[in-house]
Amino acid sequence: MQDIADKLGISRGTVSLVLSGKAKTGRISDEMQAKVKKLAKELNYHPNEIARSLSTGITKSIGVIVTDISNEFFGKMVFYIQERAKYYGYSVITVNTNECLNDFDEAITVLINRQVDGIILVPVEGGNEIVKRVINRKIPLVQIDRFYRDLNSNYIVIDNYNISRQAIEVLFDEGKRRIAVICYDINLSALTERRQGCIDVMKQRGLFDVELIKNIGYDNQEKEIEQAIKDLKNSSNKVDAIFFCSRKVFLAGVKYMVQLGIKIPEDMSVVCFDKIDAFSFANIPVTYIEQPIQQMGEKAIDLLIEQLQGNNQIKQLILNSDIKFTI
Amino acid sequence: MQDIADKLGISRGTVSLVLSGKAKTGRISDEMQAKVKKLAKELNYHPNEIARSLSTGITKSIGVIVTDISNEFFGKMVFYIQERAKYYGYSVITVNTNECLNDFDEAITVLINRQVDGIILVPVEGGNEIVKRVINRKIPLVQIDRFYRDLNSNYIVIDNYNISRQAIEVLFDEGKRRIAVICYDINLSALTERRQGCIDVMKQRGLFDVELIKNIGYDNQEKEIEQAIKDLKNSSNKVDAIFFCSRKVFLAGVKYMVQLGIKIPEDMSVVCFDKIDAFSFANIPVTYIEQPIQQMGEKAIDLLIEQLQGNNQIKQLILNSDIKFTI
DNA sequence: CTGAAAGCGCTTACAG
DNA sequence: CTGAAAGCGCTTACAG
Repeated sequence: MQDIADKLGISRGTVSLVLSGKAKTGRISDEMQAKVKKLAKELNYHPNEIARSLSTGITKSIGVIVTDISNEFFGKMVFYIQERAKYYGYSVITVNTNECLNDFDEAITVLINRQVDGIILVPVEGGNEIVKRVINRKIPLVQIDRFYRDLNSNYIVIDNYNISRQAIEVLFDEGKRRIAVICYDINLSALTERRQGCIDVMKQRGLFDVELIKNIGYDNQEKEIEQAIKDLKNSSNKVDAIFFCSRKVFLAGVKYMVQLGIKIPEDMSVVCFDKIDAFSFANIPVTYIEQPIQQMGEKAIDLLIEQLQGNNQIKQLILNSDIKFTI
Repeated sequence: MQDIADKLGISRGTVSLVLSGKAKTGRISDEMQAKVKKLAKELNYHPNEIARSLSTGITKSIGVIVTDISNEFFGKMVFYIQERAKYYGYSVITVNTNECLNDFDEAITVLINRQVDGIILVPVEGGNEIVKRVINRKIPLVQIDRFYRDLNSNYIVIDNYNISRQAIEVLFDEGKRRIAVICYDINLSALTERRQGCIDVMKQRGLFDVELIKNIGYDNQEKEIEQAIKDLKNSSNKVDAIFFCSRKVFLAGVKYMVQLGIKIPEDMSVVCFDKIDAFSFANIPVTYIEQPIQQMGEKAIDLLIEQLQGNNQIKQLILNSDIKFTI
């Protein structure tokens, strides 16, 4: 910039005004503008956004914290977030937590230190106080997929409780009576609601049996899911359906069902919370819940942008999901 | 920082030395260090990394440009990149190109302007000159999954040509003679090699028929893949296998095969370039190529870190992939 | 219409 | 062992 100013015999301020598109405000002459732009291109000038950020206090970047971007559910969510962020001129810094509180804490710290303009995050169990640091600093925030009940902040989630109830009702209508639920042992909205939705219907129908509820730890999920499937297979009272609380749990669970020779749907029916691309050719009947992932991602950015523009009204959105069938 | 300095009656420089862990260099007394750290915690001090970056010229961030993070192949790749980057203290800014040159150009510009310390990118066709901007600025760079032949720069890819040949050989050994190839029409390493590997084997075996090679445009892939499947089904000379060049092409292709009533493997066998989780329960026989995604992602960061540490030797790695079978 | 100057929050030689 | 000062590359009132 100094270079351009020197060669043109003008001041850095003038160059800045032209290059940052504030030429009218600065009332710079058209010819000067043209000269500056031409030389900038010639010199292959790239504005240093870091310097600009320090000066303006705006980084035009947002942080996104998800459980695991290699999980296609989050992959899609982040994709839509990124594309919409790009549209608004924002860059996205993504961090994975793997459901680990320590990673979550570090992610928040990194994002605060990097002065992101806003944060979209998938809560991790026990992270309430950590997120308060964000709120206290008045950094715009949107919780996505889950939310902390004790935090009066923005979120965008789906109708976990009701759709889970509906899924169980479907199984009931199909004649299933011993319905198992395999769900993470995470005590956070979304997961608790999915679990509770199932349990409540079963209780109302007089089908509830605590042995049918399998809680899985995230860190050792493969092994625990395998064990859960074995237990269900060996249940003295035949189990005739399994509700899986997420795509990862479903993928592992069905893998072990196949390995253990459990036939779908002859031996047991299955419900998957989330749609999997391969359903289109996997030759098994699955009742699945299709979430409005694109809408969630895009809306999350929209909520953030609103806040960035000074709208401090808290918004808590609950989107509808759908029950679908593969075959 | 000024605040801390004032309250303690010392200078900002001293505070900076303590907080950035350079206390020994500055030979600050232990008690002073303790005081500073204590107060920083009390005041909930978060260092402004933007200011630090401007001062040091290091942002501790890297840019990652992929085709589409919602594609599980790239999702996994980015996951391993992010986790390893985190380990080294780097943040990751991810951008999708959707194979669009304009998006690629913008992504590079954004990353340069944000002063990222290095870039890992999946090339887009025709982006050679764009990437030269990165090289000219001496920004450490690693190409991943594909690379530009005319750019003497770092890359990490797999043995696309040979593994594709092997896959076709497998089909040949199974007695397949009319083998179709559905591949993107992208003229870049990886894709061209996969296509050529197939073609070369077919030519050597005297099986080649240009009608069997279907080139698909990325932007309208669903429709074009559907049409390709239809054409292959209606081929006067029965087609008995299809090689799909990527997971997305496979997913779409097999979906339409099912829709059109093509039985796998009775009517046609299939090869998928990439492993899909659902293979573990999808009840169809698939020959697939398993790529060392984790190794690619982690190695990419390692190559970048090496360059960041001043090692300017160009490294071009070709990793081995494997042929596997679902059933 | 344009220039000079202060400031963003850090780091880092340099002087003491 | 510590302080004062310059500098990173921008932006933006302010003065003319």
